[in-house]
Amino acid sequence: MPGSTSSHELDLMSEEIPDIVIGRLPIYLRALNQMAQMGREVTSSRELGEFLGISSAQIRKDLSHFGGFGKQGTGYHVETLRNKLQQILHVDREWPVAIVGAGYLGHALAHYRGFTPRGFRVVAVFDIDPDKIGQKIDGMNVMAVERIAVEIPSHSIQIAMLAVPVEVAQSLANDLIKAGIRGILNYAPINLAVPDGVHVQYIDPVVELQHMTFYLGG
Amino acid sequence: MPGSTSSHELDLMSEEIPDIVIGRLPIYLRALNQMAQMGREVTSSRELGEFLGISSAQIRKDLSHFGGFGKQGTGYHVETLRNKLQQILHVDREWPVAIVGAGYLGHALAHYRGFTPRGFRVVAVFDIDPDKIGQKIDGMNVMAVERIAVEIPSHSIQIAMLAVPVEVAQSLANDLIKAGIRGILNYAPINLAVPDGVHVQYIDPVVELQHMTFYLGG
DNA sequence: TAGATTGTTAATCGATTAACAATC
DNA sequence: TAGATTGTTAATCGATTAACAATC
Repeated sequence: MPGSTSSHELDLMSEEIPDIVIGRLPIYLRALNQMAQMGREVTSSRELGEFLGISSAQIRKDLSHFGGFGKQGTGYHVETLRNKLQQILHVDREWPVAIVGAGYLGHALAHYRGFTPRGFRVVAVFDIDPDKIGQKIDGMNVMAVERIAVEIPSHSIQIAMLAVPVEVAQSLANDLIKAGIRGILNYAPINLAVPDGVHVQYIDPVVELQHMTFYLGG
Repeated sequence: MPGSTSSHELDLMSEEIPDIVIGRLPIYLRALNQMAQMGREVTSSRELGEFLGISSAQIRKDLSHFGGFGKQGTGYHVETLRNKLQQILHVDREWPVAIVGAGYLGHALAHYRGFTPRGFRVVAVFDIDPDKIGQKIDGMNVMAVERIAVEIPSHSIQIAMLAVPVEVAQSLANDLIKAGIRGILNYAPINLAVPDGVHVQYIDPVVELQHMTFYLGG
């Protein structure tokens, strides 16, 4: 069918990059942050690989999806590669994020100083508990979850961290999505059902612990 | 070389199971917990797969590494499979764990009610700050990190959660390992160097957020 | 019985690694 | 220049999927 090739050409253009590669980029970026911290100006795929326990070939291959950032014989300029990765991951800016749940975990997230240096800023905290609403956390007022619908769009928040009991997680995720949230970092030990176009990442310490106990064994 | 086959036979016996498979088992277990909660008595690889966004073939293949737990035409008995997975992951018991770092995150972990139902119990909390030592968190006394060397072995603790600033993470990891810790759940945004036989899992919310922002885009 | 679903084998797909020409 | 390291291609390895006989 002549003419139908255009969509194929488009496919070639937009070069599907494997999600597993994307998942490693923040790890590379974190390692480069460490190296910059340590005062290293230049590194190589070999050095980075030893540092992370990854093969140097894999690092070069991963980066090659986005262009050539190194120099033969020398390696990579730490600061340059760091900037490139920040651009690729879209953290060359500051993303406003919301926290839902003002329990111990919500407090920990609200006070965490590690977000701003890496592209994120907590700008809103919501809770369901009337006793908590109006409380101040790290300078922010805890708001009622009913205000999600108005606050999320008005602050152009696209990302939320969900730190609530498992029983209410799905329902609040629904509210967030309705309000325009496109990315959810879910701390509740439950699989969320979300529509296409909404990205969910899961953090469940017990999953990680159980992964380890398999090897720690009997 | 006759006689050297025995080691090969041993290889066949101990059937190396891919780590990526092990990593999915806790997810299956979590889903089964949900189903049990919902009162479902029986499920199938198809149902479980739709629930998790995984192919049914993959679930059957993963489980087949450990035996046959289902029944043709019927599927899996939720409670039976749940028990089997708990045995495989060695969470058919309660693992004592230590928390290092009594900041906001340490507090959140100490108060988290999700550990005990899934195989873990926090039994010790350590901190470096003299002001925090002696404080009570969820009924436990915060101890000085100097006591790691004596408390870890005396309570037979094999797993620690590291919730300290990035600057001291490696040094405290070393102390933990010296004291006998074999598994570390590291919340500091740094790659830990550890000897063979010590298992590390990483939780870094920023890594997950940056994974999402790649797709949320420009 | 007819329908459903397992456990497993073989086919496919994709990711990792090895190797090396290019070149700093 | 000699040595080192990139970016990329081809080879290898491993993981996922498709398919189906067995059987509940």
